[in-house]
This record gives sequence, structure tokens and C-alpha cells, in this order.
Amino acid sequence: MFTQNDAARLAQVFAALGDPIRLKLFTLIARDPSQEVCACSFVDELQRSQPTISHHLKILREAALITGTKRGTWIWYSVNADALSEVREFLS
Amino acid sequence: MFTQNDAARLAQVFAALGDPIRLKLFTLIARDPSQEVCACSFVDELQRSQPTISHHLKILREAALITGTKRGTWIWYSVNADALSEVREFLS
DNA sequence: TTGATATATTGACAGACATCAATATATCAA
DNA sequence: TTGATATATTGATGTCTGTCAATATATCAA
Repeated sequence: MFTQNDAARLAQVFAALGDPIRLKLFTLIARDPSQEVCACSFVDELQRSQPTISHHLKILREAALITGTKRGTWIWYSVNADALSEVREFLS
Repeated sequence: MFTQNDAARLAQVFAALGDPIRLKLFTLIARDPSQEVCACSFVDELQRSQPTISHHLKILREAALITGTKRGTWIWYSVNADALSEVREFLS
């Protein structure tokens, strides 16, 4: 059995993926050929307001599932491979 | 990109694991040597009331992450391997 | 500097959720 | 049948969450 903190941390990651919009956000970021996606495209694609998308991206960031890099006006997102490994390890 | 239903279904699974108590419940069930655990032990172990444990087990069941088999008064739980595969596949 | 664009923050609100006490249901044993 | 035990359901309550409008911040281009 893992510790309280481990459980809380892992649960945070799962909870971050536990919303359809965030799951799609994560997938859009993960599956991009260049591995980097501009957040500006998500509003149209997911039919949610810009603040809502921003909110969900923050939750994915706080769960360390994605990382954002600012380039000029835009922020480019990519998946955090370490977080994914952590989750995969738990599930095996 | 998966469909609306796929996203909703996967998000349901992740959300089910997105709570510390449920994550521990799932782990307790998954890691038992015999692969089967009686729900009656969870109340003491997780420090939650019996209705709360029952509620969380229901959510894990509805997400198809676990299966319960009634034997007399007790219900024995085991993990659903298919659901786990589904999640692992998504993460790879 | 000014205007346009990308993103973040704040505030508000409705709906969802975790939790427990009380109660119900089901099964076994005496 | 009666009592004890395991689990489920109901009802109530406080908290969390997803959402958007309004606003703020930051950056680039003209």
C-alpha cells in the first residue's frame, strides 16, 4: 500500500483525466505530431469558453500531466512523459 | 480523436480512480494475493463509514473497474482486467 | 503608443460529490 | 423465528467543480 501522499498525488492525476474536456485536451496535446500544440486552437475544437479551457489546462498542469512553454504570445503544450510513466506503473 | 462516448466512458474510469479513498480501495482489491477481497475489511482499513465505503465501491463497479460476487452474506471483489487494459491502451 | 491577440484571474452560480446517521434488505446461525 | 452480521439505500449537509462573463495581463505589430 502506498502512503497518504502517494494516494493523494496519484488521485490528483486520475482526477485530472476524469473529465471529458480535459481528457480531450490531453489527447489533443499528446497526439499532435510535433508534440506541441497551441492552446489557442482548443476553444473552437472543444466548444468551451477561453476561461474554461484555461482553467482545465491549469488543472492538467498542476497534475504535471502537461507542460506549457511560452513563445511570444502563445503557449505551446506538450505531455509530461514522466507523469505518464508514473500512472502506467501504477496500473501494472 | 475518440468519440464523445469514448471520452465520457474513459473519463468515467479515470474519475473513479480520482479519489484517494477509491484509489486505495482499488489497490486493496487489486493487490490481494487471492485476487478477491471481502468488503467488510475496508471500513476499518480506510477509516470511513460503511455507507461511504459502499458508495465508493458502487462507483468503482459502475466504472467496471471491479466486480463483486456475492457468497452468502459477503461480497467478494476482484479487479476487472478488461477495464485495466482499456486504460493502459489509452495511455500508450 | 495604440490596437489586436493569447492567456490568466476573478466572481458568481448551478450542479455534482463525499460524507454520515438512520434505515432497509439479505443471509446465516442458533 | 429471532438475533447477528454484511451490504445497500435514503436523506441531509457542507464542500468541490465546471462553466461563463467581465476584467486583467502580456506580447506583438503597426
